[in-house]
Amino acid sequence: MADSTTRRVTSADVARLAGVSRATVSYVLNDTPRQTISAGTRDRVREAAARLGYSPSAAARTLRTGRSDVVLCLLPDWPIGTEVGSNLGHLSAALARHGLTLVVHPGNHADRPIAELWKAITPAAVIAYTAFTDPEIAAMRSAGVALIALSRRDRGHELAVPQELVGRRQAEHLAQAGHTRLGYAYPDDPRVRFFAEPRLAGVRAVCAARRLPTPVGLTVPLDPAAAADAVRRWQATGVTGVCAYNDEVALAVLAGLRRDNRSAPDDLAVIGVDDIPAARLAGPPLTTVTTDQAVVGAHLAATVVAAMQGRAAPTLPAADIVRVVPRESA
Amino acid sequence: MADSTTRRVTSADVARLAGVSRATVSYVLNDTPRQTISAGTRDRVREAAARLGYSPSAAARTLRTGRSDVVLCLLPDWPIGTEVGSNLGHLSAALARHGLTLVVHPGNHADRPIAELWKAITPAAVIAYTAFTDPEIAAMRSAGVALIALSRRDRGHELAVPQELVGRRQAEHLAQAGHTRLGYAYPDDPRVRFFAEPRLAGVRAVCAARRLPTPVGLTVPLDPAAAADAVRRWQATGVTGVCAYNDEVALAVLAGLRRDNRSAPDDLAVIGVDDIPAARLAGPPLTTVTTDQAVVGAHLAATVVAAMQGRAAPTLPAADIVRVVPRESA
DNA sequence: CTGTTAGCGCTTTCAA
DNA sequence: TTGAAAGCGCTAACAG
Repeated sequence: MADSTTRRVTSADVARLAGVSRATVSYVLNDTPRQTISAGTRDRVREAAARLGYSPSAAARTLRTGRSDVVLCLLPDWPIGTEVGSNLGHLSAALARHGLTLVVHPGNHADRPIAELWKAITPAAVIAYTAFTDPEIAAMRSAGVALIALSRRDRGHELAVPQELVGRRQAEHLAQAGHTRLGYAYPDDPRVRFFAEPRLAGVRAVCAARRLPTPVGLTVPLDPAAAADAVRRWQATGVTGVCAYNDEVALAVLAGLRRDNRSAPDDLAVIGVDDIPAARLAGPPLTTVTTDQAVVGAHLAATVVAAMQGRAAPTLPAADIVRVVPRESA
Repeated sequence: MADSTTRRVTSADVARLAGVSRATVSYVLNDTPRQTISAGTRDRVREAAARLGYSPSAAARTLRTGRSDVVLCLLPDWPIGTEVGSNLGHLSAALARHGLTLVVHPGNHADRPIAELWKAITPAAVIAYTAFTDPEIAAMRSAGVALIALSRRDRGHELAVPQELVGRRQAEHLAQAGHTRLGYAYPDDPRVRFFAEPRLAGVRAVCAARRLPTPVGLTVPLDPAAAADAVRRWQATGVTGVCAYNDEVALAVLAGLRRDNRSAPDDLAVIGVDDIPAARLAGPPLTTVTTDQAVVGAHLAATVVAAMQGRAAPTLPAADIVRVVPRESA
């Protein structure tokens, strides 16, 4: 049982093999601006690094520069679905293109104080769904951490714009199909309310613009019987088309309809959000609104980079990226 | 526009305020074994740390000890669903209880070579769905990184056991309901095959034990028309009950049935896996198998800790944590 | 154009 | 029981 622990390959090893100093290795591998290196040296260093399988120590670099290349993403404490998952994948890819590493932390703020986390990691930026307190925001700012807040409360609310657009698309689709009295199906979970609000605002805006009555909002639990109640209340009010917070809520409405031997779109048109896999498998197949996650991910990455450099966030070409997937329920 | 950048609070600051040396601060805050510290000193240090809002720099500690407290989780490149999401939440909480930080990295191995990632992070452990090459495994081992492989290929396959049990539960439920010819609904995505195999193996095992014919496996795309084809093939073979790879595939089978004006469980019984939110909203509500993610998360965390200490993995009380959620489809 | 050098903040022998 | 000091691997002034 020999101790098979290998010593780490350091920049000193690379320097030795290439016959240069550690500083030179650093310059070459980081393409340090305003440092010109002869082509020959550059190649020797690169080759030596490759031969040794050298990867710089993130810890040492972070310690030295005072800033890591990590972008810390704090997830909300509500259940995340497929769409957030694919979102993160795209975001990670987009950030990697900027030399940044995405680190996702599920939001169990109870287990580990949030301040401890970012002080330990010294991330280049923090993307957060949760709202921060003012002292926390100040502390992060003064530590040079760029903060991208996805909730409405904080400055920024970069995600708010597309969210409203999502609601608009739903309402427009229904209105164009001739529906005049619209309903809005709220999620049962209070934690996602702040996500639902901007979407509903979009629906309201469309109704106002078209001089239609204000949409009738109803909370729809993810349960067929409860959903059936909501459906009856809508029908009693003359509502003929419902925008649901997301596909799951929409599925609940569909289940509520089926329970009373009714069905979409004849008895009540339903449109969801997200286009989850179950949407096209529903009875009837669910019409929904989908967002191009790759574009959103790239935009979020650009926002992070801009924030790191103190520049203003780029504008998202919002109109193109959210579109209706027409199926049979509306 | 003053420069509001605040200097970081270091252990030296704490030492100064407490009137002790940096070494003492380190001893106190880490509860260093076989170092006894007087109660008075201990309190003074603790209070000073709290007053200054001190959090140790992870970078410095990692650089010094050669190992970070990060557990790196490499996600597979196939779309992750709700169940993986909640799984990660629980895992993160469980690891936090051991003083470890979960870092999830979406699996875009193209964007950033995997070796670069772990060499940069120097994680205490790596949890991976993807299979590694032998040289990679050797490199990690010799760097002292504990590897927990979730795929069957590598040693360990800690997740494989419950997976087979999931299939068993499905088959048992169907068999107890009197079904003798079983079908298995494969996912269309080849990337999740290695996850499907152990589940099917569980179904096979039950059939063999009960002297039932081998289950008829069919690939079911997430599309109603294609699923209807599969349903007709099963019915032609005399299959009366189907175990689906997961709830989405099960939903597809249900959609296929509906398309031919047939329905579960009379024409074909269907049982899924995961209990996604859409399951109880399906038509009819989907019978499925669910796993207690909190227990699995805690077990995985225990496995990580054991691996870090070179101990054997604890055994999972598997039987209790996976159970059938009976609804109407089977 | 390249090398020398001084730390970043922490842990951990060793000495007092 | 506490303190002094070395050094983890890296970057960035500054010298040459």
